[in-house]
Amino acid sequence: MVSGMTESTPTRPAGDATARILTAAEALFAKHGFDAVSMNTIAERASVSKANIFHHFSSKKALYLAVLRVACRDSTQYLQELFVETGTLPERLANFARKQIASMFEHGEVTRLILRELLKDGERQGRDLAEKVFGDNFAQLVEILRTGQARGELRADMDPAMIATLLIGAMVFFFESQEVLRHFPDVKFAHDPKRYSGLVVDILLRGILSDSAVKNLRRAGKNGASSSAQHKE
Amino acid sequence: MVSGMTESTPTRPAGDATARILTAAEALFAKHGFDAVSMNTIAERASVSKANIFHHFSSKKALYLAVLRVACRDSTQYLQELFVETGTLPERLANFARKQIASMFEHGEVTRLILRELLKDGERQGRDLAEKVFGDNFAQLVEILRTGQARGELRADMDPAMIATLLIGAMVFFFESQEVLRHFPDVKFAHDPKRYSGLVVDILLRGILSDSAVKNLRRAGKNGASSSAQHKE
DNA sequence: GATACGACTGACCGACCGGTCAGTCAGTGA
DNA sequence: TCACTGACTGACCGGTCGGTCAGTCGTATC
Repeated sequence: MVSGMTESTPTRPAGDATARILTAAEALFAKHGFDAVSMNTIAERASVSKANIFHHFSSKKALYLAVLRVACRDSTQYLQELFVETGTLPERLANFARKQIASMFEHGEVTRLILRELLKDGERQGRDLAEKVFGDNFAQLVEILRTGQARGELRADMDPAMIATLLIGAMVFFFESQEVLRHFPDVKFAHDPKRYSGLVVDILLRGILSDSAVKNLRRAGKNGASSSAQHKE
Repeated sequence: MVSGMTESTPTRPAGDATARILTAAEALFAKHGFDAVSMNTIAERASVSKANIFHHFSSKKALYLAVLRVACRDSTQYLQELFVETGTLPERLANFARKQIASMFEHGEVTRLILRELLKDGERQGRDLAEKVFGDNFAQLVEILRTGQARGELRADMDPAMIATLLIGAMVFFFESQEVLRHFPDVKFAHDPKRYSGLVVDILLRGILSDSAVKNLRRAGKNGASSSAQHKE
């Protein structure tokens, strides 16, 4: 069966069975997770016999790792595409956030796959791959913030890694829980990732307090460090 | 099935088999997910025959739902415990964040179980339970913010739901990715949820920009609305 | 003592799991 | 022409899955 025969290659289907297997497996693993997907299901979706999968991949886990490796490679590429920016810190942050969240949604399956791997315990090999991608992303954002700090745009007492965590976390959380947020009547931005990313950056930049409240806050905590959290344990 | 009778039963180990099953299942489901846990494993861990589990719960899915129901009940209770607060908006936010993240780590299994259910697609019944808990939490925080806004502490143009999403997202993300963050050399707060929550609230309140950068920002975007994201697409 | 009942178990079921294997078949090079 | 190769398949493997069932045991009721 198969014999897709797209073009150019004479007799061999060229529509590489391996590629079809990887595509099918990526979609299924991303949606349901490793354990909930059977080799039979993958074979069916890829229009390939189950035995053929084992001809190309030595085991189910090996297939999963291959899928993950492709996803991480793609993801790294997307990441590189969204860099090369200049401008003020606010501009760069807004750009980063907007492009980042757009990329996450655009490549939803890849994102879900990597996040799934990142946020579970155990399994050295897979975690390391996902961690690499995530780490690159994180480092890029930290670099933007460090530059802004050197230029005096970012408050000197701010930890760039802290802000990066907050910003990336806000976007990852939005991606993960968009469906849930949609059900909350108070939430009006659930359908619009771009608007969400803009609002997040806006809050980060300006803070949420009114001018008068800021004055009170400064009067209360004269020491320049953290102003919150001075409560008895 | 399931006789209530938690105590006073004389000879029967009182250590209710049902309770043991639920405890074992909760731990396993939280750690590995529904599909990766077999009834045999649960039975072994609970020191009970597999058939006995089916005597108390009609199916694996029913057991899972029961576990989830208990987790949600507990979680709602924890939530109630951490309310009853007065004070300024900064104080209330810092308190909420600190207690919330502490509660998440303290009841890690329950948290993981609910998040796992919340962030996956499909499965009406389970999602609804988790969504209820999450929604209550969300609503509580929105209420705090609304009160602050009415008092003039919170900037008038800020959307409380937006801030609530950002704050809860920051905490959920930290909980989920603590292990990963620990591996990043730039991150110094990964081991200290309390400090992290304090820093997050601090950023929310004050913003991240230096005073001079704030002035530039205000000059650039005279309209009171969002100051970021005015770039060509 | 007879009876009834709920908690509990070991043996068992069909279905399906990941994985193997012998063999088919088209293309290739000598 | 023919040996060889690699992609590919259907049939099959042992094992585990969720789930069932006949039956044992301890206790409560009459």
